Amino acid sequence: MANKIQAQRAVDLTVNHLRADILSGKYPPESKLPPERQLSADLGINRLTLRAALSHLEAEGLLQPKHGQGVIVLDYQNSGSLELLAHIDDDALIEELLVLRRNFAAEAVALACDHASHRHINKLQSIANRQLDTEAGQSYLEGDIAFIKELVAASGSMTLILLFNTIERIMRAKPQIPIELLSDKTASQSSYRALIALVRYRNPDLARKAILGLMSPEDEQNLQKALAKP
Amino acid sequence: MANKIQAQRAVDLTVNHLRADILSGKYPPESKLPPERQLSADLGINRLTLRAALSHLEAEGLLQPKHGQGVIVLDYQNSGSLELLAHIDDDALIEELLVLRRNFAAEAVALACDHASHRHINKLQSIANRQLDTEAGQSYLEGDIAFIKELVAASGSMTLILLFNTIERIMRAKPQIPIELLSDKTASQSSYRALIALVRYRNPDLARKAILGLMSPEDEQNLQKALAKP
DNA sequence: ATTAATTATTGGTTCAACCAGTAAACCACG
DNA sequence: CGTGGTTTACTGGTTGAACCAATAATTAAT
Repeated sequence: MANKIQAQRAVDLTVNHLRADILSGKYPPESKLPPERQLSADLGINRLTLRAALSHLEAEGLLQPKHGQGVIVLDYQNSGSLELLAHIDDDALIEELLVLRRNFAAEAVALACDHASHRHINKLQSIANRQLDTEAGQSYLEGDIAFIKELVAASGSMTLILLFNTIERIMRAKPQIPIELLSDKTASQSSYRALIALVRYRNPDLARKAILGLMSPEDEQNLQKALAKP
Repeated sequence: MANKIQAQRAVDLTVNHLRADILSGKYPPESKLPPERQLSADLGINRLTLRAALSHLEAEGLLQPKHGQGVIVLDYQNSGSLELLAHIDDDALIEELLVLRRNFAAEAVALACDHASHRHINKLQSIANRQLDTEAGQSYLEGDIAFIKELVAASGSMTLILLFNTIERIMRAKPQIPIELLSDKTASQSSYRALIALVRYRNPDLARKAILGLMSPEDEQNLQKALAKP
């Protein structure tokens, strides 16, 4: 699964360079980038290579070229996409991401309660079992991701599928997070069991509350009942 | 606010053309795009223009060029970003989007309970009041968006800020949705009041449950208390 | 049969030139 | 003097041909 590290293209280097400059405020919102001819000269690349990079950053919602006027720098807080988080370094983001991930899981499980087939559930069980024999480390992390991907597939929601793709990329871009998750293998194991049990119990609202920590005492009892089942 | 409709560039036309072909399955996952030289000839554009479009689609997570081999078409269900929803036409998506929006709002309000300043709350109130005097239509929709943006700002979460940018773009790409939301101005007005009251009450869990519809009878009582306040 | 060199094909980059909008500078006219 | 149209000098958008670089299939040598 480990991809060969391919030497970065000039385009990629340029994209990262310009994105960093924009996020750092070197090119503030509403301002214009230097003209393409000058900027490409400054960066020591060809204008066409620069333009490929600009096209990439435009897709990220950071730039808006205007024919005849210049390339306008957009305010990423107004138009940046969620994918941008992969390139923003801020320790506060880590907790936010874990919250997002939890909300995401709650909705995925709730939908899976209504939509998951037996085949989906068996697949989830199979992945969880395989994880039992996998040592903590990179391959365990990959298994963890596979589990969530299967859970999302069981939800049948294209929205959640794509949202998790984005979350996955952000997580992979932040090495700190996976390590934390890996550190407690027994916790994730019991989490697998709980998630599968909640899907089997097929009670969406209970599942949501369980994951979001919004359960009342009576909810707790119901959950225990659900977990007791084989 | 209405932007002048600028004639689409060849790059944009190419991006939309290729994206549609990929999503329709004309270029299935794991397959390769035709060589750039051939594809650009087929599309009647220059190879460099095609490459700018490929750079854009690469940023969307749809393509992965491999030097010396070709441009591989990725499975958008495995690597497409949430932004892709703006380009997928499926009626089932509309309900999914509204669910995502609701979950999103729940988390935003919960965080705002802890983080919103009086200035934030006043701004929310001001926008809601202004909406009272605005007729249903495009400008009312813009006000609605402004309200949510302010709510997100009050949450203080960069993650939610960027996520809403993406949601906003998807919503704007689907004309069906805004019309539905517009159709009931009185409903959105009471929604504004409720959201502001929940933030003022500063009880994150209650706010979450209220918006997600997970309230118990006693929660209902608490909510009534919150709404009763001026 | 195996291995090393060759070749064809692919994406990556560069150069130079021109097209096409935009806005400011300019100038002619009233 | 001021008004309005024209020119001019920018800006991004597109093109063609050429070459570099990585890959995989082919071929030749052992």
